[in-house]
Amino acid sequence: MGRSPCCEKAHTNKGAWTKEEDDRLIAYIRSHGEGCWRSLPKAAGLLRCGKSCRLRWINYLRPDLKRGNFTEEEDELIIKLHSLLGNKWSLIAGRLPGRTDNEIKNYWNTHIRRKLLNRGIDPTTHRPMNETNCAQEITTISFGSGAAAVNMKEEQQEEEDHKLMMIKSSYVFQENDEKMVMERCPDLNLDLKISPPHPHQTDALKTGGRNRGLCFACSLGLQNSKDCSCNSNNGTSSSNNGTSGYDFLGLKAGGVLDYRSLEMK
DNA sequence: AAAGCAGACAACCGCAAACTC
DNA sequence: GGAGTTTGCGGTTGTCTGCTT
Repeated sequence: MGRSPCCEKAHTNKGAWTKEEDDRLIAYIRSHGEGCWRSLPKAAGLLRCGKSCRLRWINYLRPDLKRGNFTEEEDELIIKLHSLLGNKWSLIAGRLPGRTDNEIKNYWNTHIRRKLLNRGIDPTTHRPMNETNCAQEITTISFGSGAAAVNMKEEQQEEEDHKLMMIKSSYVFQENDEKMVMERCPDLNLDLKISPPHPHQTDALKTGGRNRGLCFACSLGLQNSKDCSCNSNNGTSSSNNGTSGYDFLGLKAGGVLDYRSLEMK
């Protein structure tokens, strides 16, 4: 059985939002709060699908949004966070109060990409363009013909280990690795501190959303990793009392890792 | 003045995670 | 445990605006 459509497409508006639609959405959320996007359009008298309402609210109507141009500091922070997190726009947005993932994604594609290219830096790898080319050549050469003979299980294990190794080398939790990343991002403070769940986590808990106080490994897509200590109850318990522990890449701590604790020095 | 083009950004779409029953 | 539902994310597209020719 296929997935049910998110909305009744025949009876929904598409395209740009009108002032009246905006007003209706704002008024509804002011009196009822966020949540249950599926039923919101009908309840608010909007001919839009829930997804569209959510996007409009999050990206444009939310009162805490910071409109206007990005500052030079924000530019540099986005570049640094992108070099660490890749295209995890929602995580990057979480570090820039008042900015949305969509806004940052657009800004990246229209401004920062070009800026990095002008500097001779590959916006994907954050390495000098010529260095990137070398790396690609090496990669091409390194795959030999003997791979077929390798046991599949070993291959999978190696792949997992390699993935983990790459994450470790990028995300800095051991002394040597830290030195390396600090060379890449000298003014980014990667000290991890424990703090109560940030508003996104709290909202997610209320609405049963995806980002329940996950450990860092889970947020990086390593749910099956042996370094992941996050289980289905973790988010709930940690958000309720802030005392559950996590253990990622040798770093043990109580509470939930808060991406907002990555701060500029 | 108008056509063509490029940049900027709002909005849409498909997918997958997380949840409910 | 599995099917169906809801929500959020990231990639992509559509449209508006300003500039150039």
